Amino acid sequence: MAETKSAERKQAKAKRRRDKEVRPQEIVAAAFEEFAEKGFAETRLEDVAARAKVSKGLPYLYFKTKVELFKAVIRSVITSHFEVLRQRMETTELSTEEFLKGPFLSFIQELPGSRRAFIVRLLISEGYKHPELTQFYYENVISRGLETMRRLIDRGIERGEFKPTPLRDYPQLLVAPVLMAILWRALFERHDHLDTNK
Amino acid sequence: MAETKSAERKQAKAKRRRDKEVRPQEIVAAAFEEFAEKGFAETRLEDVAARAKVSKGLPYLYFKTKVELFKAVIRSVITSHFEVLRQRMETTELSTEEFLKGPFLSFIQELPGSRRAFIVRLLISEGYKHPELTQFYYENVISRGLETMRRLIDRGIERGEFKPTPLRDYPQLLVAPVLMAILWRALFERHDHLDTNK
DNA sequence: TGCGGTACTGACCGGTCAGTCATTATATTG
DNA sequence: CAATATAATGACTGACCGGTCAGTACCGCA
Repeated sequence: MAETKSAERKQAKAKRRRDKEVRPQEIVAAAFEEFAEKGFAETRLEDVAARAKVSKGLPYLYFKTKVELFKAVIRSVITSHFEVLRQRMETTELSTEEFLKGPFLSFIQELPGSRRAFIVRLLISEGYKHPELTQFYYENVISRGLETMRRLIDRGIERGEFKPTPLRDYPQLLVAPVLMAILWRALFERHDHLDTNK
Repeated sequence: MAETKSAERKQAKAKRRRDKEVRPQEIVAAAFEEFAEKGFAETRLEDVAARAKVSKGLPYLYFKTKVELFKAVIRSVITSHFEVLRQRMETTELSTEEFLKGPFLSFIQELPGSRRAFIVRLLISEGYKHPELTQFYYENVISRGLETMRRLIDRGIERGEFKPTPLRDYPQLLVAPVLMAILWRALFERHDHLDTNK
């Protein structure tokens, strides 16, 4: 990758109508909105382009196909956010229980209402058609997340905070109700409502 | 609906190339396979027809649109099965705990592996596009199921089998891990595996 | 044996949309 | 201010598929 050495010489934040570094991000952002709103099949690339204030053809300059763009969206939105929580889990000074009832819980409670919840739904609906995508997701989010939770719980046990629990082997259980809440909301919002408390 | 009075006079099970009562079911069955395999958008009615050994136009004789067919599939597959469990829940002689650990658990354990699991996934991916569908599902399966579970738990409490529990108000929690397992399987089957034990 | 009815066929139509590409607009360089 | 490069445009194409409908095959019945 050749670095653009002279680009910085321009005055710092001029409007710049062409900007090869930001365009992809803009497009990904627009695509996220569209996908979240309508799902994969129902999203027309033309709309994505329009939302990004760009011509229909441009996305194809940066992403070979619609699917490729879709993957980019998932990657960009998901990983970054989970990574934050994971970092905090690794480095926290709190006791395990405090952490679970504090940062973890609030992270988890805010999820079902956030726009990231859409991504979960998208992953469920489209995932099985794109194995590399679920694999990527699995490796980068799920398995690392589980591993971290396991460590957190182990630490709690070691310190005698609580006794061994099946949770250690199935940290998924901690997340299951949240997933439930996300889907519940997505499906039945109009009919009923569901809390995420412990 | 005029009954075919003379049709039965034919020898009992001749091959019958025309059969107005069974066709719809055959089509729904074929559609179920296709939808389960490829999802809603990716399923072509032509393939459904082919699978049902029928011409492309016929499904439209019985179902006005693709969506209508889709709904018929969901309805036919889901309700019947859940109804069985519900009945048993209502009439069982077992103690609440026995019931939960017995029939309930085995029903639940067999779900993620069965083909009905696909329907759950389908409902999640397509549901938000068809509100009447989720409403139907909600009224016929979810809310009745919850109600029944609540009664089962209440009965257990009354009989002093166990003390009041948050489960009474959120029976969803009992189902959450199962849902988790279903999705887990659907998404990550290739990478990992997950149990449904308690 | 022919008549009317209806379950069924499959060629076809019209609309949609992913993806292409010839062309234009802008930036960069010398 | 050319000359070159490349970001960006948007009209266009080709495939695909939901839905239609004029016609056919087979039925029971007189």
